Amino acid sequence: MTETTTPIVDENRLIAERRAKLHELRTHGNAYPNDFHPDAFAGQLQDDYADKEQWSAEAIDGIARRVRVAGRMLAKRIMGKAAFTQIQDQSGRIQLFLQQSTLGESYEAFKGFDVGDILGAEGQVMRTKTGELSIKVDRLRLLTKSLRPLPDKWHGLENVEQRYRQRYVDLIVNEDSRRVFALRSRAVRAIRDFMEGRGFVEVETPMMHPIPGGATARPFVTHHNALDLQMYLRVAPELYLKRLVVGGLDRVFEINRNFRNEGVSTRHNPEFTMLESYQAYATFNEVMDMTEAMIRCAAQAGAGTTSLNWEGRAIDLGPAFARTRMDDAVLAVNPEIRREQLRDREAMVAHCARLGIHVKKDYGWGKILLEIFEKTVEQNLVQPTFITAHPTEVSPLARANDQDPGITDRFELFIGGKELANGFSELNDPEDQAARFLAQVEAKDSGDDEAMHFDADYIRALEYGLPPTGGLGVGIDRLVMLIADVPSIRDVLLFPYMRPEVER
RNA sequence: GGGCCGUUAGCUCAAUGGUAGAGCAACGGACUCUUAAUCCGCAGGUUCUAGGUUCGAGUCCUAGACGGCCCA
Repeated sequence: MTETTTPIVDENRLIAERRAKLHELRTHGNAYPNDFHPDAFAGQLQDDYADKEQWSAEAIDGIARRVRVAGRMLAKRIMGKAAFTQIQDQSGRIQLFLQQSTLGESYEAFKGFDVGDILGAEGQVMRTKTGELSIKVDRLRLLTKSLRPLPDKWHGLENVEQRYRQRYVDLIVNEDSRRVFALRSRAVRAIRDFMEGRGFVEVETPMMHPIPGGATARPFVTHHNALDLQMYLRVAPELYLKRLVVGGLDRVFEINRNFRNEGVSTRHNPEFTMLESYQAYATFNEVMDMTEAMIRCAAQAGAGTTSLNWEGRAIDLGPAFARTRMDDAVLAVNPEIRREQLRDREAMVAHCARLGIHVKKDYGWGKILLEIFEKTVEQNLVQPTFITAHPTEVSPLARANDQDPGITDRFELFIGGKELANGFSELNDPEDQAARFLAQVEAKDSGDDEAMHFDADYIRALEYGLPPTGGLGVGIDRLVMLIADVPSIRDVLLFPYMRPEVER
């Protein structure tokens, strides 16, 4: 299959001028050299000489340190026979001081460089009269010509559509965007270290599933040509990870993408990143303890603190997280509902009518309780709160509570009104699991396209024996949103889903 | 899927239905310690698209595209 894409034809005068310079460069040898090798980074240099007392201009001159740096030119200030420019590499920015007297021909060439060009410079570290750390350059080269002008140096790129579509431009000019993705990287790294420190092994399980499972969600459908097979992008890795626990990987985790064929919003992207972990011989209570510690650890690594500010509200991850049963949480904010009505479907349907909740005829009391919870409680859970004791009806993979089989040994963690994590004591009774799969298949047959399929191999695995296991899922994107204090999931995804760009 | 809002120069934004402008960037010039450099000069437009109303539309109407926010 051949796919042709046409170049984006918005050639304007600014681009034409730069293209002409490129063509001129081509006449003087290779316009795209790759033989310049920097030996220093801007951020490291700034750190090395951050102490202005110790590293006065004279002190820096005294050590006569020579460096080679490379980066994108972001500012250009020419004052006749001398000039300042600022370059940015991955670590930060540093100013270059250029003089015609030392650079000669290269200085004339520099006058033709454009903001956005990528330069390589060699020279001696210095401090200017105004105290700015700089490099007094004696060799300067253009490494890559930039044909397209960068956005306004002061306002940057504010057009959100362009920031998401052209993340490369966003990253060049918007400091805050770089901050968020650096924070994300640190937080994810910390979670990996946290898990490995507790004896968990990281694995990668299939992204393409012959039978979608592990969550109630609509899958994306794809097709394997050679095998002529319908396949599904995974909605969750859960069933594969539990097969691994059957196989003896007692502590296992995966951080990877899931795909759900649902709407797009500030909280939902069709593909998103989940951490899932499974720990044999643990119950949901121990998993809750671990989750709490992990969230703190990620915040500390990402934001440097567990006292967060989100959407203007203070959120403190320091104190022990609240733990509340779902029924208690619902009763607390719905005084009209009496405790003895909670499992009385007829009474609860009446409450739903008052609350404006549409009840479908196959909803049992459990599903109705969940609906009321989502409508009346969820958005109020700003401080970290574990909600426990979810009805069995809405928890097809969780172990039923020993004393009360109507509910499960399960929890969900809410912070800032959003669900961040979900965990439970896993259902490891193969006969119970088979029965629940059958119930899901019935729901699917009666039109619920989020319901699960029957996964016979998974049942077979359980028949070999899944040890009692505690499982966990954490929405990494939402966690990063919280830690980075950004309002939209698109701000924590390098390339969020966007409709195809239209040609004009 | 529904509601509201937005789309104007490379970027950030103006413009009672009556000649589409500014700042930055660019271009030409001056300037050897600037840092949103400064000063002088000059240029830059499919006003998202397609229709419609009007003597006249960036502006009003209809449909559509893309985006944002809220809701489902």
